[in-house]
Amino acid sequence: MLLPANYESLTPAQAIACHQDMRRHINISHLDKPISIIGGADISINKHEETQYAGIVLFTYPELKIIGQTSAVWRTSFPYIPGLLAFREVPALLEAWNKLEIKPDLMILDGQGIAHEQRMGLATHFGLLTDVPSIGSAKNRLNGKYNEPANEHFAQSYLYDQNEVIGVALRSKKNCKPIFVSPGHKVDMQQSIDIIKNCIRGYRIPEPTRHAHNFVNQVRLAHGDKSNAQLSMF
DNA sequence: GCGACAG
DNA sequence: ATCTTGTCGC
Repeated sequence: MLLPANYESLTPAQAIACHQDMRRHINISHLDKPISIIGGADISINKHEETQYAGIVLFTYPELKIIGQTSAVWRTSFPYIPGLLAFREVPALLEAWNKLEIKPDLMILDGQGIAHEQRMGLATHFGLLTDVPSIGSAKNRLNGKYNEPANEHFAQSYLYDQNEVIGVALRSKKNCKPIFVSPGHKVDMQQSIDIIKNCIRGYRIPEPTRHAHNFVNQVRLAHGDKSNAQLSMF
């Protein structure tokens, strides 16, 4: 596929054209290779700055013991645009990815996989660039229609775009809104659902992305983010 | 024109 | 995404 030298200067129209080219290489099929290491990734930012703190946490699977982590500080001016999140977050995530001594068998990203208008959500985009199996686990829906899953642990309801199943609304925890799971690359729908279920440990968010989120947040604060300082002088 | 809209 | 106090429900 033909990739832009840098994502910074892309116009939204060029980014969408890039997605159209990349989508031809998406491979949604069963992953036969056994999974022993899973990685979770996320980014933390200061609302009013362009600095991004990206991080990846590695876990043994299915035990989910943390065995490593890397982080990276990046800067981007590409804005958040629904549907084009990958162009804003992937560069920073790749920086953290390149620092990993050991690469995981599969990655879980905080966003959509193929549950995207061009089937090019963050997880799919990242999977294509790194050639690693990936799954998208989003806290909110971006594309597709679904019926509200029953209020029971692991109740689920498929996400449809026309007649195509592009993901699933999964009730990862009773009395909590569902999460939206979709395969990213080199893994199939059922496998994605099963893996995410195996990563739930009493919280709404699966452990890999939950820990990655906490990790990058700490990295940001430790790096000197003053935005959270309290005005307690008086 | 209006509503929807991952992080 | 980030910040934040109280509030509601299992």
